[in-house]
Amino acid sequence: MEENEPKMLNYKGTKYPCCASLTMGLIGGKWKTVILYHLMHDTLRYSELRKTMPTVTERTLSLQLKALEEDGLIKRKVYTSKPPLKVEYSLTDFGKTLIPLIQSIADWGDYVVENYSDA
Amino acid sequence: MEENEPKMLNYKGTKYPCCASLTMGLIGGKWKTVILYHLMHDTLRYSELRKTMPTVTERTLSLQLKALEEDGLIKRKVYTSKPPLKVEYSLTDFGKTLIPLIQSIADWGDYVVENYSDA
DNA sequence: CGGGATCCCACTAGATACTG
DNA sequence: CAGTATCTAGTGGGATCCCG
Repeated sequence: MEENEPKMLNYKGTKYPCCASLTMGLIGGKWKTVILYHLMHDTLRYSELRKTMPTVTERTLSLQLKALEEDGLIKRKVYTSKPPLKVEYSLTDFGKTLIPLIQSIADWGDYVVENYSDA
Repeated sequence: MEENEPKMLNYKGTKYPCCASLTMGLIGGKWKTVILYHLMHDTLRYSELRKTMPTVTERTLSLQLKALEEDGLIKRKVYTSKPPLKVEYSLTDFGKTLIPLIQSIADWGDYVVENYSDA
């Protein structure tokens, strides 16, 4: 039998050409890792997340949170039904499997800053 | 004293709000990690890289290779000056510091495929 | 307070054709 | 062989306004 197809990987309906790109598909983008990085330490409210990421816009934060939720990495808990809403975000069990990776990503970033930064 | 500025990190003239995003700025995007993943095992020629990534276009591969080179992660060696060109890409010493991270990214992707894939 | 709706721009990446 | 040129589509992300 022949296999010309590059045998794509599949997750949540999206196909990836290799295991590395699957990971990047889930945590890639400008903000997802930053969100995960902060949620890795604590459960946080929307407004708390915003404070840790002062340069993100509300819309973008919402979209990224939604994407992470759809990929099953974080969960969203609503505590009130009346206008002073309280929503908390935290990692799911699946999301927690990412912790060592996120930590490595952060560590390498630190390493670069210490050793190669042109700041 | 007060420190209102979110104290940005700096690398190669680009600023990042946190160490995790710095890393993602260097290895993020749809193809960079895939390239690094393949170069982590071997030095490869342009055409060999293409074979390992059948779905990327030539233009995109060129751009990503150039970006990785500019960030100092890979190096480009030209072996001929006449038309049958031979160019090899490999990791720099700096790029090699990423190997454990790339491996972790690939490993997590594999883990997801094995345990959560809907393929 | 926690977003959703809308509009817009810049950048990423694809398709195809061509060149040193 | 290893790219570049051009043209285009898709998407990430910003700004602003609005709503429960």
